[in-house]
Amino acid sequence: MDRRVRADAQRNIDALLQAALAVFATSGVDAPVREIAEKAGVGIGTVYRHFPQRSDLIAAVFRREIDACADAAAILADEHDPFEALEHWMQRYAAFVATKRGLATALHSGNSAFDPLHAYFNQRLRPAIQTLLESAIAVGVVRSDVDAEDILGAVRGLCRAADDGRPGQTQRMIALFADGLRYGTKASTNTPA
Amino acid sequence: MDRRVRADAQRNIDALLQAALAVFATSGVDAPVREIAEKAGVGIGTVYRHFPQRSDLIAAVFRREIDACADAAAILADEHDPFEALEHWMQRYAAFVATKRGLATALHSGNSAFDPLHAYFNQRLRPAIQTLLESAIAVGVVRSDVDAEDILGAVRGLCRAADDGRPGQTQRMIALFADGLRYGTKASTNTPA
DNA sequence: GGCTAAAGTGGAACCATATTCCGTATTATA
DNA sequence: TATAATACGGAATATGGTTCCACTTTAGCC
Repeated sequence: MDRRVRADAQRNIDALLQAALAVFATSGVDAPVREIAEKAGVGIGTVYRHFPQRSDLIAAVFRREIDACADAAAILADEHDPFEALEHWMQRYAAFVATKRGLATALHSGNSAFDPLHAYFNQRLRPAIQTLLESAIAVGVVRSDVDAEDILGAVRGLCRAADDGRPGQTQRMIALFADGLRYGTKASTNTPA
Repeated sequence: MDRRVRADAQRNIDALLQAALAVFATSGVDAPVREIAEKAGVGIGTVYRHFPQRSDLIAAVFRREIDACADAAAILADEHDPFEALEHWMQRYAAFVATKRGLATALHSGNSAFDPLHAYFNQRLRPAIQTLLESAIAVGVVRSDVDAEDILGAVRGLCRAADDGRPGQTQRMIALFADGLRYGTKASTNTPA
């Protein structure tokens, strides 16, 4: 018998994470554990076997979302040229921030169970954007006086600012900001987006 | 029969607010309602008669503290000269901020039951400091390029910054800041505090 | 394939809290 | 003092987290 989780257990873990993501989006992070268990089609006992505390489940969902966002960087880098990859990732990150509003509140709620997530957040996301940014700078399509931190902060800020009426406003603002990143480069004669 | 609350009811309300203040300070804002009821010497039913929801009790305590802090301004204005009144109130406000750390967290926890408190906070505290500030400026003991917002923000900031080891550090920093307020005025030849 | 131990499962039971309900007690007026 | 409006206490109910354990499934082994 090996150390890896049994196939059925892994199946349930996946179902739980998926269900939790959906339920959190619908009912917020305060949704009852029972509701998530039901949606995943498992018993409550199963939830607690894999996530001893409610906060562990929340953290796992968040961590998975962080991973997905970070992993998107490499994929975008493959599929697009450096500037497009960078901008697309910024939009991707904005989507992440927007969706995770509720989770972020939980993060800052003082529950120390979430402390490790803060570190994880930086550990995964900073390198992701940094690689994209460095590529774009190296090729000369983005100015060299910005760093990863600038971008993460700016996008978060743009997400927070205004989102009431006009749909897609955040997207447009991020696109504008991205254009600002290439202002003054040798490629700046391109048509602005 | 008049519309005013009965004497015994008022007595219980007062006892509850006082007990809640003490319990929140000791056990945090998440303390059980029962604990507060017990400390106040009343039944749980009584708590809920006056504060239909747990958050109503928290809000009432906070509001009362805001009032006390705001009301202190007029009293200080009576008892001291303009500059001293201003500085003393800043210290008073700092004490308020320090004590209410836990409540402030609750405030920002996303529970919309606390939204009105934000407005109340500004509505009461801004005028309080503004009056003191204007008096001090009018008499020429404080420079005229600062406003109420500056002071509220600065004190909050100073409270947050460092509080670990040295006791009274915040007080000293606020005193320093207050001295900065009178730097360059005609009264600036006074001995610095 | 059948056997067995380890791993996993469901959900009832338990605990802690918020909140409701209502019979009883108190208060304020006439 | 009588009595109607108010208020009181606390048992009962509702809700949600967490534990427990008898039962089931899986994976290695023959």
